[in-house]
Amino acid sequence: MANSTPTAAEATPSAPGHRGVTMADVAKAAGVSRTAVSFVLSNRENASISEETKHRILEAVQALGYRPNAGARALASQRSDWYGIVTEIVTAPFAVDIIKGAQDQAWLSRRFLLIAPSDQADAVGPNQGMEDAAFEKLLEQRVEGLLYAATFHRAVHVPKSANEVPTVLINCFDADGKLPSIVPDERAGGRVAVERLLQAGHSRIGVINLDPNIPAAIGRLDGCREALAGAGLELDPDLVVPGYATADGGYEAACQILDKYPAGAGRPTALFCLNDRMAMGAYDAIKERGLAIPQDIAVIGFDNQELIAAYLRPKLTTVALPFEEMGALGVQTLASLTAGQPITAHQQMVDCPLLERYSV
Amino acid sequence: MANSTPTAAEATPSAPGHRGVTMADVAKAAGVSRTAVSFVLSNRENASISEETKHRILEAVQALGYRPNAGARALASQRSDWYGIVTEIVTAPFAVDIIKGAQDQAWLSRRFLLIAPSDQADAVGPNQGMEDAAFEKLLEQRVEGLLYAATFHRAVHVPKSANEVPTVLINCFDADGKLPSIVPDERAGGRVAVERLLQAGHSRIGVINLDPNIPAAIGRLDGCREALAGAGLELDPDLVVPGYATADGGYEAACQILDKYPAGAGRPTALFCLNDRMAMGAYDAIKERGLAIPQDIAVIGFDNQELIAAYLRPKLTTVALPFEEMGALGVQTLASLTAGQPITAHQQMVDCPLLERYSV
DNA sequence: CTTCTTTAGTAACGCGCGTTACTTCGAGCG
DNA sequence: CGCTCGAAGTAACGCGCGTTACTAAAGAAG
Repeated sequence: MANSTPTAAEATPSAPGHRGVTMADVAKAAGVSRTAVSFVLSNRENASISEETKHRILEAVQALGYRPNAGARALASQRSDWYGIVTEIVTAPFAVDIIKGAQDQAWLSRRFLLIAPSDQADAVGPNQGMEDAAFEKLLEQRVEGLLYAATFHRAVHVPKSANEVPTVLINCFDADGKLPSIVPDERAGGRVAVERLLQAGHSRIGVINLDPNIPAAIGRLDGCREALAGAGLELDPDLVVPGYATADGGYEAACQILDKYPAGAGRPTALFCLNDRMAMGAYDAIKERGLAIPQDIAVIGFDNQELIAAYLRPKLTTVALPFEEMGALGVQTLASLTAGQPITAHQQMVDCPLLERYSV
Repeated sequence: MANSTPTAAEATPSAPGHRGVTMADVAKAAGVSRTAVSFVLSNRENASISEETKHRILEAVQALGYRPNAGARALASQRSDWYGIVTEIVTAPFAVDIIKGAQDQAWLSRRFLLIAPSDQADAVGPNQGMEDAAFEKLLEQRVEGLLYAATFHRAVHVPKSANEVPTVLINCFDADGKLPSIVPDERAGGRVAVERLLQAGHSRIGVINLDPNIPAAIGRLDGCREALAGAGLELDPDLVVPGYATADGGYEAACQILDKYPAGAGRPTALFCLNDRMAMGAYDAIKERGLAIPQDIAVIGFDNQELIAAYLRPKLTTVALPFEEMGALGVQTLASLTAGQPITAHQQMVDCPLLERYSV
């Protein structure tokens, strides 16, 4: 009576449509118990299975093409080996780099990254619907940790469901200061950019700024000031022109600077553009005036948007945002959190390396 | 004796680290059986649960913050609601658009997209390790269908494990002709591009070609010829210059064309660049010669790489590759396959829309 | 020979849930 | 009053696997 199961067990393997080979099948083929198979496949230390049996089991695994069922494993072992990442995959040409970094790092530690889309630019807005749903869906998959990646460096509010598992923010930080975050070191980036210009002999440097209130602008400009101070110089406020963060914006800002100062008479010999798109526009303004890059005017950008920086003529020297590194570090941080280490609310900053090309 | 479980059940909810609220918890809170909860949550048609009880259960769900366990559900129901997509997320600035399209479409049908990276450019090579592993991992998650997306339109060999579940190729096609695939209609794209130029009054059109052997070049050039033929013209082979698929390549090719023919004396009045990067280089060549776009020379591109096309000055008129649409169509196709419809080996072509900007 | 230890393995439970078969109860009907 | 039948709900099995507790056999020690 207790063994009404055997008959059922015999029926199951050939169930229509269900092609999965299970451990039980392997066990039967190898003439052992399912437990033995499980022991062998999970490389249990103190399992006493003879070499011979082990071999037999592994052969059966091969022969049958057994593939473990990740879901069942997760259910039984109470751990999923999955992390989730929420990001706006659309609007962010580089969100993909964060994903790439995270994905690779996850892959290294045999973990899987579930990617959920979040279709809106700002998480602070009222219609967090999509984003909440994304978190919700990921939690339903029982991810062990969450990553939230923003498209540009900023403060965000994270849905409270994020508190149920360890969560790490990438390229943004928690407005409430609770969650650990990973951001680019904008200030250091701004510093190396301007130091590079100084080193090339430029002392009068024009700056095409972004919206001065965003973290990127604040940090990069600070770094710029630091670099100048290091050389005993000061930032001339007249040389800092705000621009829309587009090629057109950069073009106009560059025109302003170039036309304000005649050649020689105080015209800057170098332009620090706070992003590459604006640098792209600046190129046009410079070329239009018959000036050569970098001979007459050096240009340095920020962001390293490959599609722009590597294809401008001359190729643009710029400071790279370390998206891949941030993604990887995010996963690492998550791993240590899920391993039980305490949450450090502190922000981790990642270096922005200078990419030398030909515009300086 | 049979009920040694209750004690265990009481211990479990407060088990350390395990925060999951289960159906059993909800059932207990609502004073019903777990089955009733299941019935209500899955909206069973012919379940006889009174409105009142249903209400009570839903309230308990809310109160406890119950969240279904997707893994367990998949295990029990033998269906996962997951699709997998394998793609090189790295080298492809637009693979992300395919993912986006697929992701959104999947989301619509309440499905989840598992993304696995494949770190190599060519699937035909010897070291398919990564790619095979990606497929393998996805199958371990018991995905119900697979998508494989290539970074550029080409023939691929797909690991045979892909045969275990329905598989659809995106932006590529099966070298063995077995799997259904979704590709851009390069020919129609080439046609509309050139038709646009013809319509603008150009009859002498230079073409900056890609590697003439890839499907993109073949199709686009064919389309070009069709358009010309439609206007009673023929493609002048002297005006077709191959270029490396980069800005530099486009620059050199454009120089060749422009310098070969003096103004007026047979110089083409329009350039059809088979990709946007080359168009970017062509812009430089044209501007260098003091010519204006589009007044002196019109330029039309292909690919619609936003970062380039939308930021060039003037903004580039180009033909878009329908990545998002292909991704979405991929998921739709997969859905019909998993729903049991027969595999149509035929290729589905997606239109490449013309994007009017200011370079024509 | 008995007892203890080690080796080699196995039976059985439970993870959270979908699902089928069954029970219970009250209303309606003859 | 006995019977049927639908409404409302429940017990119990199994999905594939990790894991714990147990057993059976083969030496080793006394």
